[in-house]
Amino acid sequence: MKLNIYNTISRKKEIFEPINPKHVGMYVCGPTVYGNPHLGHARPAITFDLLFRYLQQLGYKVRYVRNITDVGHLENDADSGEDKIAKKARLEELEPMEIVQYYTESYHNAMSALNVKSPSIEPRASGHIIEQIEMIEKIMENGFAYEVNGSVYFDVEKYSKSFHYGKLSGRIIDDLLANTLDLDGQDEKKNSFDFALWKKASPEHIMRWHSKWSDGFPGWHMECSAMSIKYLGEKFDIHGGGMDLLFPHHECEIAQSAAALGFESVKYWLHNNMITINGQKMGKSLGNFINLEEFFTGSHKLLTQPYSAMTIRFFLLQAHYRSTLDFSNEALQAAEKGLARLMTAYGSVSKLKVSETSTISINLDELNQKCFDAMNDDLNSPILISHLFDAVKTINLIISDNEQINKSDLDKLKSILDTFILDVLGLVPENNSTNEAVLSDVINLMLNLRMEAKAKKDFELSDKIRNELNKIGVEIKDKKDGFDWSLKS
RNA sequence: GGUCUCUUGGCCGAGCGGCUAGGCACCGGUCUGCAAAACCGUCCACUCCGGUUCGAAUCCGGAAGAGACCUCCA
Repeated sequence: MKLNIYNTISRKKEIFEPINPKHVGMYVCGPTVYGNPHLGHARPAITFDLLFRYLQQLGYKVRYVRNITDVGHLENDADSGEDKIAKKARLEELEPMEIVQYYTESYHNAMSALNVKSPSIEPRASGHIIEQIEMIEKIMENGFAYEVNGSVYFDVEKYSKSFHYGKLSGRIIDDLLANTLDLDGQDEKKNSFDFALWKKASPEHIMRWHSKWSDGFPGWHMECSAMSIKYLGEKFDIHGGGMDLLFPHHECEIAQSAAALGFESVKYWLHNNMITINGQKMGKSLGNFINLEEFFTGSHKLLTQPYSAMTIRFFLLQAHYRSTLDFSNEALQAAEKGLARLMTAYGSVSKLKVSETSTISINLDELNQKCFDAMNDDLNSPILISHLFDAVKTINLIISDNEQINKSDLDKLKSILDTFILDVLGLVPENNSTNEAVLSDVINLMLNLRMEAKAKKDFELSDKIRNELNKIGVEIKDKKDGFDWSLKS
């Protein structure tokens, strides 16, 4: 079975065949860096991290481009629209680039905690203004854009005479016309569904660049078109992002690229579904999002406890990327326990007793194949995980002497788990602050027992505790009213 | 209003016409000085109403409920 992925544009699973054998180009819409990364950001990051890892596992050389949006993204499409980042800057009286720097770092930190691999290239919109302007010029030359008062708009009606506008999202132009009546501030545009390619900046607008039309900034969809083409070529394999970007963002990207190049750039469109909270989308605008940092520390009021980054990752991977996933403490706790069982078993593989013969009831070649089949079926990570739990069962049976395994099977087993748990799912054994806290508690417990022994004048026991701890590497300092300790370095 | 999607057991979540998904929780058992872990086993499903079929959670039609997009959002 070959890799099949669900292509949003055809609305069905298709066999994945890269344009250039062995090489894959993949572009994913990254964050707009004007706020702390939340659980919603983790979903596409982990979904496409999974795809990135799996493509590499299959032997492809992948160039993965994920942008940082640090300009554009108007508050609305009207003249009063202002740059989202500029707005936040004014509120906090910071330079826009200060905001960008801060939240980019915050995003990177969260991603690295989640063990999301860095993309091959992480271009910024602000660093590609020239490319965007050039592309707008091309679109104008081809007659699919018009200028009004220093702003440039995409002419959707004209475009739709030569191309199919709405093919990705299933939207029909006439319907759009009928349903965008109540938006105001559309006076510059020929049609309400036209969208900005270049926007003239108002005098107070901080982020602005020169162009032949005006001092202004690029429209919100331009960056992805310009940067994907720059780094992946005019035709590339995969474009991903959240489902909420399907319209208008991705639809407009298709139109821009086709208007500039004469053909479409993207072969496979992939979209991850949303995370819901009490059945509703978790989103910035709804104010019901939980920051990743809040998950790690448990500081949000909806959280009954902290959840580690790996728990979050596992939680997301236990659901298929195209399904909505509902957040709840119960579900997170279940994920935490399940992950612990998986990783405990994985950690004990290297300590398994090797026997002459294998009596294991599981067929390892079959298991390996099933794991690949699961991933090949549109990245079905929940199924993959269910197969890995079959391996967990086998490991535990060997530990409890109910089954035996020989050297070659053990190697096979280990290799399967390394491949799928570490490389593909990207789960890493956690040895974090929790462990340190436990260690500290354990040592204090030992020393308190020693205090009790001393009080009972059981010096034999108290000395034994001290000497043994010493041997392990714990230095003990007795004090008048208790004790102190440190780890020998 | 338009376009689209979803509705599975106590909870999460697979499933794409016939075969135990899986995880978590619960209950019973084995093991254990006790407990935990582990293992074995039990229980609990497919929103409703029609239809197609030898056979439907799975296909078709209808109803109800929920959600997404149509405006910045992953």
